[in-house]
Amino acid sequence: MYLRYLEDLAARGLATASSDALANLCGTTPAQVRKDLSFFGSFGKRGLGYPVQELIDHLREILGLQQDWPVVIIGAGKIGAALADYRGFLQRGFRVVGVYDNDPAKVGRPWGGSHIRDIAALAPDVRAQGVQMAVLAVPADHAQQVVDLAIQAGIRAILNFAPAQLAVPPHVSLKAVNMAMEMEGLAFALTHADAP
Amino acid sequence: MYLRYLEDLAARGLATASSDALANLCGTTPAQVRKDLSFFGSFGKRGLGYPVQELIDHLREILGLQQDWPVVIIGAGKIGAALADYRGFLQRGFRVVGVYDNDPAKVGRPWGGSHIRDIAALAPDVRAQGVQMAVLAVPADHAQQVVDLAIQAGIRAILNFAPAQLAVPPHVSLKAVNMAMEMEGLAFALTHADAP
DNA sequence: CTACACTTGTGAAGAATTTCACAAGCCCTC
DNA sequence: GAGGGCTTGTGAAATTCTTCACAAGTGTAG
Repeated sequence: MYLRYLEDLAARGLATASSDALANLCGTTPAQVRKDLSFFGSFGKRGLGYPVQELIDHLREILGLQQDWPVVIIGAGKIGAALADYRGFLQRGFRVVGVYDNDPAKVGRPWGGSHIRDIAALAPDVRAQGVQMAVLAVPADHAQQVVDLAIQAGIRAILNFAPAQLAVPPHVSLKAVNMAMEMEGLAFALTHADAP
Repeated sequence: MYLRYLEDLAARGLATASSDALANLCGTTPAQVRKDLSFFGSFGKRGLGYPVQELIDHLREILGLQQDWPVVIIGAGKIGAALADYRGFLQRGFRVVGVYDNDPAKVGRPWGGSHIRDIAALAPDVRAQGVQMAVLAVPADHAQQVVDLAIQAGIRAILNFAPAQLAVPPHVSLKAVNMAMEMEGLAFALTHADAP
């Protein structure tokens, strides 16, 4: 989050940012900002604030964003297809190198400079290209089975859009985006907003 | 999360679930489960566990899910269009009643039983149908302006897919889904996994 | 009806996180 | 180069969250 705002500030030409300024942008407190950043090192200059570009570089290095990450998308349904063309990924250094599906009707359909590939090709492709990250956009009832396959193939980080809780071994990182659950959180907020 | 798993258990025909069982499913601890649930009331039976169906009903009421929520989707790009057809929403009681865009090339295009509508129609539609929830899937640089418009129209809860931090007044709930940021979290995990 | 095996609900203890508050440091001005 | 206005980095305090541990129920079996 800090990185995002710092890039905004850099784009606007600011050379330094105080913890106060960052806190206002991020909706936290100055003390929180300072504690968070100090966890990774001492990046600020007293009296001045944090040097924007320098801090950006540090954060990008900490996050491991100084390289491009190849990513595969598994599932070429509506969501998978939308993600495959999502510019936000490439902008942030994530290069979608392949889209996979098991539906013969979808396999072979053109995508990017190539075409949608059969899920059977996932393992060899992943190994050949050293891909470590996958985005999962398959129906919930196949999700676990597909994850197992992906991990077998060498995937070590997964962003899961399927509305299913997945089990992965400890060396694999997993993040889930559950849109319906987010909506339910909003419904809760709405039903309780009137009586605070 | 508890609701999700309880529904699974109900579908499998289980009548009761212990905090231990729920904890295993959710990846937390029995004590956590009990504390969480006890915040809203005393739902369990000592010696037995929690009555599954009864707890489901309670949670649905707490979350405000006993009604269907009408939802509008703003932005008919790739992501917006995918969300408009996303079955997961309807399954969970969120009925997409309209899709809006400001691009004349998209406005009028068929969608569902109707068609994509002009953003100018948002305010009257929202008021007429009493819609309180919106999903935002527009480019980041228009997001704030569109949110302001939506709030003006009467929207009080927003699920934001645009990679932008939005400012909303206190009576409006906002949740953001930032896919690139999730990927960056995974990149961090990957770069630090090897040296624990 | 009693003994027993379970499981909840919850104060209290423990751990983690956030906030406070201030010494130390930096820059600018005079 | 001394003084003053800012701002960081960080121990300590305050707060919040999680875990522990056990009394109090509940159902079952004999």
